[in-house]
Amino acid sequence: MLVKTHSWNVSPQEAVALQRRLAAQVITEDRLDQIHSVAGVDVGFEEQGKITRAAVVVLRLADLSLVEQAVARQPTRFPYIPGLLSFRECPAVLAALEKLTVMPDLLLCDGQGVAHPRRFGIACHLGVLTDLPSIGVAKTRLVGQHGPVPDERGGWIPLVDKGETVGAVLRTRTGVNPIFISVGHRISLVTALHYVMVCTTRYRLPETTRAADKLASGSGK
DNA sequence: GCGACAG
DNA sequence: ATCTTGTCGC
Repeated sequence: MLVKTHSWNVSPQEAVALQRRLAAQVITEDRLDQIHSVAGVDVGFEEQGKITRAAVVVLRLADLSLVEQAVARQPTRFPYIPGLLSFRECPAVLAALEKLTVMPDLLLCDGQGVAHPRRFGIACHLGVLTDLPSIGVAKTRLVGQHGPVPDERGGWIPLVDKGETVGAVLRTRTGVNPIFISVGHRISLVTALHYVMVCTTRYRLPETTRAADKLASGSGK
């Protein structure tokens, strides 16, 4: 699939300025068609972090069966800085997405969407550059506060930062730590929660994320 | 100045 | 994220 891009050869200061500019393009309401396929994206590292390995898996929403998958490896060229994760991981992820022969209808990204200091986490960045609806699925919090999360599967509570609801803390499995969901692009929070639940069957994380994680860290191709 | 801090 | 063995619990 074709994706837009911009220079990644930027300093942390320039990256912040770029986020502020691109954040204006994020759409936080539903602008999506019928969803038939969902892509999971994740990144792993090799050789002590020297190499970034991005993986993308496309699953059929109806039964979560595999449609296509792709991997891209590149030298790592940006450090991990909280708030600037996308500048470290996006280049490899975009390379993996370009290898796909089918365009997924929705993107589930490993990390935050608008639950970010400048409301532009990696899910927003990937959503804007691909122009695909996207959702941020994170295992831990970056910003925001929240009250107690309901114990039952499917229960959730708003994640609030500076007086603004930026996401939700969702219990995907009873008795298991919740995950942090936020809008990436072209989707509302409630719709995002719906699709995350549809993709989550018997584990804490969505099958899309789990499949992408295996591809990103495993030794396969 | 101190503490927090996606992956 | 990654480096790493066994261990606790359902």
